[in-house]
Amino acid sequence: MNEEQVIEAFGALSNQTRLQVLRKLVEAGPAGMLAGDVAEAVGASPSRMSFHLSTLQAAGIVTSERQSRQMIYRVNFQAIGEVMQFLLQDCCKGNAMVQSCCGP
Amino acid sequence: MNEEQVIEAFGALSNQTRLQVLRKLVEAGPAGMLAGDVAEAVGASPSRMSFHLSTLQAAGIVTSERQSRQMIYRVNFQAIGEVMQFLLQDCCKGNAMVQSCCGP
DNA sequence: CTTCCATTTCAATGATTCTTGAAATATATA
DNA sequence: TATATATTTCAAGAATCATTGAAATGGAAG
Repeated sequence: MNEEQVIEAFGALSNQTRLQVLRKLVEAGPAGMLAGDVAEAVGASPSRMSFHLSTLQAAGIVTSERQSRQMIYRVNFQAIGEVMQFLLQDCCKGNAMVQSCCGP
Repeated sequence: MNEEQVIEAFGALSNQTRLQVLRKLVEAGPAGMLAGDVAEAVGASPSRMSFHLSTLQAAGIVTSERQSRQMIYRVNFQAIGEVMQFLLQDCCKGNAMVQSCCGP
């Protein structure tokens, strides 16, 4: 993951609606969620949800798969891990205070 | 650290100039850097640098201290750790794939 | 007290992002 | 083929963010 991708990911994460979406998809687990269900869960219109899901997908934070006429969205935990790794290692040079976010 | 603060922090991190600044301040360590030196190191005008440093400071990612007529800026590693912790724990429910960013 | 230096603030402008609702697309079913 | 459903795309407008250069501020030194 390069700087440009990480910047896009941070941009994707810096929005309340998209953070809500992320949490819903994390709850949903590997099964993922239909776009319409995410929209309903978050209280957003279809087109607004499509916009935010596209933003998350462009940033690599979620993936999508068509299932007949609906779309399944899933979290991409690996991408999120890579963003965190970039911030910790590349930006912060492995700083211990930052690293302590992952444990005691 | 609450969601609003985390969103502001992600917004602050989603910019190339500010990521460059962050890296310079990480290199500088606890001594920090003068605003003018950061500006020169990154190739930005004083007012542009002031804008970006203010953005980083508002997000808690850096701190500032006046030293006579100059300003010293320093990274706030703790805040960065807290942002990562929020993403890992609150958003991703401690997912192992995400957590693996911090180690093998 | 005046001048200089470092930084911030301000106003104007351009660029990007977000929201909204209508139209288009893709797929399923009658 | 016609119709219904789920989602995306599009265009317009509002809101936010970034850049620029000029002016203002805070502090040091002559």
